[in-house]
Amino acid sequence: MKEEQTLCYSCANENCFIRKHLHIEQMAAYVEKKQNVVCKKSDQFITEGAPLQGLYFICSGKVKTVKTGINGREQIVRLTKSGDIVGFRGFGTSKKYLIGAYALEDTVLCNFSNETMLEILKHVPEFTYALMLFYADELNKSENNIRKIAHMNVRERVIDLLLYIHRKFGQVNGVVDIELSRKEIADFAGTTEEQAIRIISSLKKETLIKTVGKRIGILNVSGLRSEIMEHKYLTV
DNA sequence: TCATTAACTGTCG
DNA sequence: CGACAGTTAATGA
Repeated sequence: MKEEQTLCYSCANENCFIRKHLHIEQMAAYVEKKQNVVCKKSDQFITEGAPLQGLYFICSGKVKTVKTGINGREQIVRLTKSGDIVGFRGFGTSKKYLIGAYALEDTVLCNFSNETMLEILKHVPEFTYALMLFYADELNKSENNIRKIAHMNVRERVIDLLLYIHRKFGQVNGVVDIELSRKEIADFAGTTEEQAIRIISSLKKETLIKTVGKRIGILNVSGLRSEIMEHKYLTV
């Protein structure tokens, strides 16, 4: 994990929250203050229990954020890709931010300190408003997640995850464009690695999905979706 | 070649 | 459904 500086104005990431507001003159001064963090695969750049140093915007790559339970089991809270924001829950408070974040592949992050963020929020209302909409949307998703965990069984949660990564990361050459270990799938679905493996292999037998190494390809989206239809809400 | 890791299977409580 | 034991295949020092 090292730090260097790249310029927002030459950035290729069209989805970036910062980049969308670059046309506003006031942004220029703040954009110069960001720090770039370059992570290799499986590097941890946010430690559970450590105070947060501002907001991270994913420039390129993919990231998982996790919470560790008492028995040492991890719960994956979110999966994020370029253009997404990491660390927004702990922003603005002096409290410890009890979440960890790991790079799932080589990724580049843009880190804005708490001070810089505060300045932007105070002086660039367009940005502040957009961020507020983002928070509202995230809150909505997280409420859906609560219902999901409460009402879905393990098989349904794994299916839900598969549909989610299929929609969010897309499929390349017939497999979903994100590399998750079976353990990580289990951590997201709130189960153990063995259970996740079993469900994956039975879905494979039913030709709803296929596997290529650790990669997973979705063969029958509507077939999978019909299994969790009664829960209406899908992971967004 | 040996050691390590991850995917997978069987079985029990 | 979770926990544990054990097998297999791939990878790499």
